[in-house]
Amino acid sequence: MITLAEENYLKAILKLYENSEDSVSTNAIAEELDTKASSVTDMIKKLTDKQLVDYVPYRGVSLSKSGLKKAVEIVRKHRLWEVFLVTKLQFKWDEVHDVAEQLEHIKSQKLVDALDAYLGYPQHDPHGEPVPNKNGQFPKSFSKRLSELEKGSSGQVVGVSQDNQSFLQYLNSLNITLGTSISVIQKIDFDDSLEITINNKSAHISNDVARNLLIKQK
Amino acid sequence: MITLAEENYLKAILKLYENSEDSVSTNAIAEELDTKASSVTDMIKKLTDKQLVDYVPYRGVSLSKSGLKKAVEIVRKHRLWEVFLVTKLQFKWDEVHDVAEQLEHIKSQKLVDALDAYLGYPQHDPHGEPVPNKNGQFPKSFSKRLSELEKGSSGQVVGVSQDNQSFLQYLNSLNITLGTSISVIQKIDFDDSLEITINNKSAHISNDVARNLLIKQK
DNA sequence: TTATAAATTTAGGCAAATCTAAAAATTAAA
DNA sequence: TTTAATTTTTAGATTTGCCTAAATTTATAA
Repeated sequence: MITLAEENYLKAILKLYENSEDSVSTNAIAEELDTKASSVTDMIKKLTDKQLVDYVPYRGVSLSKSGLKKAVEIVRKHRLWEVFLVTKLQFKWDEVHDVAEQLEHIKSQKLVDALDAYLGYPQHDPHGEPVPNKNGQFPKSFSKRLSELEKGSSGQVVGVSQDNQSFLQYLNSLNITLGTSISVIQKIDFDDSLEITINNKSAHISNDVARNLLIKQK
Repeated sequence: MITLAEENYLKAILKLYENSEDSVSTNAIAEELDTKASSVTDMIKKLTDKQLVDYVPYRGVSLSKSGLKKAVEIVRKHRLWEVFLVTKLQFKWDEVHDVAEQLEHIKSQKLVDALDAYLGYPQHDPHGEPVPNKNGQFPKSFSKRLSELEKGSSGQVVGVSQDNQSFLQYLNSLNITLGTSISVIQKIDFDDSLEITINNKSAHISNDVARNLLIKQK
């Protein structure tokens, strides 16, 4: 049986994976989970014993085949529950994260399948993030990070790659939501921040924000 | 913060309460939770420190005001989730218990309220058990236990007071479900078992079963 | 290339929740 | 009412997941 803490570690490793390819460092996991590096080392050993991760001391950790499967299942559950909360229970997109964080650990294959069907097999969660299907496959995406767009190009927001409340509330304050049109006016070399227009109103955003906005170009 | 284990203890004490009035014994809790008496003593001390129960060593334990409130909230969540599973996700009444057992521990007042509204403020769960409202009040019930009915009297099944799978599956095999008509033909003094008719077909059931069937008389 | 800084692991401990075995208190029975 | 049986509690361990502090390894920079 896989424990709650173990599930959270697998999810964290998967998340860090997406940014930085190959293997993930102890410190990165510690920061992601807001814990200490020594605790991470402890847990990595347990996950290694269970063959959920591959681990070389001092060299970082990566998900094994079964660990990846587990992690994707958790992401699937998290995102399906987010869809449920927004489409059925009228939650706002910045209110779902903490609850979904709990619901994702409910263990019942029947429940996940029934929920998926009930929601109409959604491909994206309320933040535009892809929902992996029953076989763990993610729907294909044609979006780019806003930070990767060239000066002068434009597109629509189709997702964010972070769903914590403070980030989403900042987006709300900028009037950015799914579907919002954004154009890149200027890229500032110094700090990689961007001068953009949001529905034709100009604004300035950091690279940190731009990196977490997914854009589909026209 | 109240832990998962603590919540399960409060729920168990509430359940034992319903049968046997006043205070609940260490052994009864141990049996209900399938654990050892010494573990129960340990936990009771923790619950006492948190003022969730009143405890006199060797004399048993009872829920404090705040403990009762907590316990009723958990029952409320358990039963609302059961309604959700059956009415929205097409679960059968004997398939919901284990999943609801997990879902009842999700912490979000907003979620409970929204779920309650979404389900149309149900008064009973799929087993006919009462759903306490937001203020912790149970809807009034006019049912009796089948074991309390006199010889010759009859009525309809409006609920069961246990929702474990093996009990419900046994009822399925007897063709007993909510709404089924039952008449008491004979009461056997020796073991308090009952000779009954179920939709006019005769059957013999133990007192243990009869005690957990809630009947509304015509 | 060697010293220093940074990252990682080890060692030793702690709190929660459980257990077994033994002691103490209560209840039942002779 | 004294003994025996039962119930409950205490004592001492164990496992999980985390911590701090110290040691070790790897990376960086003079």
